[in-house]
Amino acid sequence: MYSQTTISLTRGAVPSPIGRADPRPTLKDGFGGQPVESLSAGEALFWEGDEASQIFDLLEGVLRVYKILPDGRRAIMGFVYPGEVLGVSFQHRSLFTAEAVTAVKIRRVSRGRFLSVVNESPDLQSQLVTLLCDKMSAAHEQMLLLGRKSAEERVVSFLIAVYGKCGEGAEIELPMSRLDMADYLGLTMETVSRMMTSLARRGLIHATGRHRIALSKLGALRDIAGRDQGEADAEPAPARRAVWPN
Amino acid sequence: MYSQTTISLTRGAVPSPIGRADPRPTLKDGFGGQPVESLSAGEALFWEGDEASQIFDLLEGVLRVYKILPDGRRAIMGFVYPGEVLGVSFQHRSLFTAEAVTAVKIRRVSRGRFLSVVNESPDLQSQLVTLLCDKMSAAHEQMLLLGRKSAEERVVSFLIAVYGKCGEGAEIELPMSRLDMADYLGLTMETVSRMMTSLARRGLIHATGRHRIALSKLGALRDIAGRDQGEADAEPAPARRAVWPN
DNA sequence: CGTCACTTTGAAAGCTTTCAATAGGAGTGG
DNA sequence: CCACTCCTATTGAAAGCTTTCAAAGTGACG
Repeated sequence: MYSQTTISLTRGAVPSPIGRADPRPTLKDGFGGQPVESLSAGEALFWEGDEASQIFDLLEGVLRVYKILPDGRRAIMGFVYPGEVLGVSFQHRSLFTAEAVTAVKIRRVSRGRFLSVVNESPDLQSQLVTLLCDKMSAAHEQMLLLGRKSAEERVVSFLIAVYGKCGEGAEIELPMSRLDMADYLGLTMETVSRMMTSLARRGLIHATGRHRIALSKLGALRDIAGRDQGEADAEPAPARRAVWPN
Repeated sequence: MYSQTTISLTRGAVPSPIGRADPRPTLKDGFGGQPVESLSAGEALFWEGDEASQIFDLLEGVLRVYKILPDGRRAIMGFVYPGEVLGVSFQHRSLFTAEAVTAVKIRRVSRGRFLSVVNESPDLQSQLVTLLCDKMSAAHEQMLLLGRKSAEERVVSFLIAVYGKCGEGAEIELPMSRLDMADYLGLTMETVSRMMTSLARRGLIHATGRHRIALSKLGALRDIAGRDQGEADAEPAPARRAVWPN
């Protein structure tokens, strides 16, 4: 069962014990022994509306998950990076389509097996809740971006978010196309391109490859993004009076 | 512990047994005996970044939950209606501010107590996961709306969503202001107003009060909204060819 | 019945999109 | 190894939808 104390103890990535082989169970344990499958760029892993009977562990590559409107407009809900688990938040139908952006390696297990493994350990149950909460937080952050940020702010926010996920030095890799970025940010690919050009012209970023850019002025970029951006929560929340109304 | 079979068994609202007093536990059980508190319109229940140590049960009224950018732009993440539970998806900090749109009555319990009650029953654990998944689904739907729908589509989608939650006959109540709607839909209050006027002029809706409107032509409205809109999933997912690109 | 806040309406401005053309890279084949 | 082709990205110009700024209208409340 849940340990009622664990919920608030962990946040974000699972902290790893120091120094030796990790004795702590992780959500990946359920995938042990499952065969590794490969998808090449563009292939779909599952479609929106499919019966959601499986859960996936992404080992390599990047996935995009999206929804489509009847007339073809596409909204990418997110990109999935190695180490992430996909499909946990489905009930019985997939909420979106998942497609390989790059060549991808995955493992899959049935929902039943995954959950039975999770049930073995209060620690894993807590991690599962943490995972769901983190995804919820990311979704809310994206709603803020889509609802209230300008094109430039959206692009910069995206760059910084990618940097937070897998930045190396000051550089990030953007394996997805401009169209993918656009569909994720609620823009057109032309607008994304223009914003990137503009940022480069101002020296805030610098293209070091077609899909590789350096964030030359991280501070300025963070200012533009205008918000936490999934990075370490710098300062503790400002003190606020507890005004219990009424 | 989790029952590995329950996850996929329930979806959406908890189905109630027929005919007699409900013997099935619900997530509200944890609130039993807690005093009812009142907030008047405009008062805040908690702020973004507050320590998230409590969970709330909304008995009456409507809440808005929102985030604010440093320069004051506001994005409403959602409205909370009676019967809903708030705060479940927080880890240790609140992800948003919650404020009363109307006069509101709530009960609160500590996260610890809530979780210990949930832990008593596999059924409740399953309901908790269901709750989180449903919220995730709603968040994704909103991301689609914000990223890819036009102003008119957004407004109509909202009206239909409200209708789905608490429509009576063909009428719905919109207790929130136009500005609230705008901040929820990623628009300005003027645009929301214009869209409502336009819909009324075309006979699709009809104002029966300042904050009460009738959806005169639901079918046409659904067409405009262009998507499921949280209502009953009409048809099963369409068959899809597996076209492997590349 | 007056005041205040919210809503509606109008007109102009602005940001993003649309449409179109050019440029750039990657992969292929000679 | 270079030429060719195709696809993606960039750039330009005009159009469009939504926003902004402003003013008038409407309803709630004291």
